[in-house]
Amino acid sequence: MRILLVHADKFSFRVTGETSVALPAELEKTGRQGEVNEALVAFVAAEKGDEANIASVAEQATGEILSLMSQVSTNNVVLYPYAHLSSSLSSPRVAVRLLDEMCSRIQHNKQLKILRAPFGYYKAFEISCKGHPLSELAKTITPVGPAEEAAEEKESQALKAEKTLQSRWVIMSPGEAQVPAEKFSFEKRPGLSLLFRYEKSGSRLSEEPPPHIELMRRMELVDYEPGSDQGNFRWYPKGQLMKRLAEAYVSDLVTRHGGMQVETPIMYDYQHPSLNLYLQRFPARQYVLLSDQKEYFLRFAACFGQYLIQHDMQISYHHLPCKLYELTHYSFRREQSGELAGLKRLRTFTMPDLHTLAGDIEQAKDEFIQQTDLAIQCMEGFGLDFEVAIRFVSDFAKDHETFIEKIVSRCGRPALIELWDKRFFYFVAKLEFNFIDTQDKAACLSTVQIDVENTKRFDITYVDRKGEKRHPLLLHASISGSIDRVLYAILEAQAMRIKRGQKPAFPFWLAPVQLRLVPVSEKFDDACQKILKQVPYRIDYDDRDITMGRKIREAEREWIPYILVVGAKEVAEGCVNVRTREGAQRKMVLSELLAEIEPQMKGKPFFDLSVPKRLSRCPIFVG
RNA sequence: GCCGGCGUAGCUCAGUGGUAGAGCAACUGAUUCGUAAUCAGUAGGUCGCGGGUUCAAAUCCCAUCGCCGGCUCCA
Repeated sequence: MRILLVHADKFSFRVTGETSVALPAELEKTGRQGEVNEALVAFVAAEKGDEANIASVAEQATGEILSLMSQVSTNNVVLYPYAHLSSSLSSPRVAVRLLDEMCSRIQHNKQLKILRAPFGYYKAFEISCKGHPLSELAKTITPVGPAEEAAEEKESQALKAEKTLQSRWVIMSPGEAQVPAEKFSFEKRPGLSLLFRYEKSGSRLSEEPPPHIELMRRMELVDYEPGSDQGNFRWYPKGQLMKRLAEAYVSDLVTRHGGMQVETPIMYDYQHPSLNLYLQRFPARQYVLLSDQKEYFLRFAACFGQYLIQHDMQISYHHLPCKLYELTHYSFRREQSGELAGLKRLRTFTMPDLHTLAGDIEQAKDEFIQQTDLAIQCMEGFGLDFEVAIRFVSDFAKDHETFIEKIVSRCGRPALIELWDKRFFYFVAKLEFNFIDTQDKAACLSTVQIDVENTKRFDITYVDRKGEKRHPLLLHASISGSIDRVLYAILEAQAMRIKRGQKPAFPFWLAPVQLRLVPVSEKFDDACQKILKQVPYRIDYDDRDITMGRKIREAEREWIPYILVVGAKEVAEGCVNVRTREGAQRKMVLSELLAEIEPQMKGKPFFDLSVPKRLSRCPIFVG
């Protein structure tokens, strides 16, 4: 903070207009004008860095002011926000808090009179400086001491504690005994080896950007939005369609499993007591909104919203397991800028979030297994391969060995198991499905966890058989992981195919365009129009005046599963010539083709084409 | 957030102090085509944004924003 102190015979100000950071509530504190005779005038500018410890800065600044006031023996003080003292200003939020804090500290001495000028307004002022040796002083104040850093201290201690957490790594294969991870032979699971190394050492090398970034743009799916904050993307029609399909698919799986779908607010009161506690551990990671003097944070998961609902619900043991589900449009995490990576890690993302209340550990384990099955089914639907990691607190693992064996056998592949010597997080068991990308980096998709802490913290209860209130166990599950990240994984998986010289492809049900009609010339327009009407899938029609070679090339570059060529021969024979991703050409009657397609849509959602059917009418979104 | 690299036409990029360029895309015209790029022409630029140095800045300097990589992080 910069502070300029002037001992004046007279001082007056009046508001002349509002700046872009004006807050109406400020005027209520100060009025639009003010005047005082014989006062110490403090011009103050809050600077970047002050927010680290507002209390400390306010205390020091107040100390300077009070001591000078007694030296020049005056009882009047003017607090005047004056941005021009610094070229590195703090946020308005911090500045206002500092001024408030200074004001209330000065007011402790009832003898003193404060004249305050509003923050965020243009003001005119008049001052007559006394001109004696103490009448003009400038100070720079920086935050010291631990007072408000308590929260950050807590965090770093929490992180320190996490680092001292002892882990043991073992591999468990279906139907086999555990093997220490170092001794496991990874030949058949190179992905699992990569996951283990990734988790253990954390060192990774890569020079190239992840390939999904180029793909997401070239395919006109998603793009950066320079007009927003980093890690907030724009979705073009084809990407939005894929996202919507993926969301519908996951939501259908979860609601069919018994998840009751709800919707909760995206922002919460920073001062809400139980939320505030929850936030303490991770104070630096929220988007914070200041609205009319109140602070809100944007949710980083659907947890709170659902906790608050569950807290208010009347639940008996008859209702358990009780499942609330939300597809969070959106969750927000203000990740450090260097941590953001394309669709893999965003600041704003969409995530399915299922919370299950379970009466006892047996019920929790049973649900855990069922939700594991659901996650496997989900990954299969997306065509994604994954590596399994399961993390346990050692004591829990010891008591529930058959449970672990069961999970591993459901996953049907060797799993990396991490065992902690003590419980550090809120959970005792956590299952993860990790996707290994083109750069051998791991990204967590599906997860299921058993939480033993939060129903107490949020006072979520059910009534048991004896009529007594009890805190249930809580399962957190994200069946697919973040939807954005699912798309990242799908694109990365295709980039791997390209690298191996194979043709990339989307799962048929997710392809933004499932079939494309390519007429040999515009003479066949009538025939094409007829076909368009008979195909109940996402089909478009390349009616542009370009050569057939070009049309085929572009359809291939868009990974369209079926290319339907229509020319004189086909019209004569009443069929279409079908070119598939494999490059095969087959003459087929339309009904044959439709019969071949049908099973690929089974159990999958369908939405219509999100762009014009005629390619000649399609605008270009990227390049 | 820290360290490093990058930012020029819608896209991919060339241009290191002296008149802003190419390919693709777009537009116009010709062409009516049989399975991964038909031919010709036209138009398109505050060189990320803001300062500075210089007779002169895309080019040098400072600051800032964004992207990528590494570290960190990933409740």
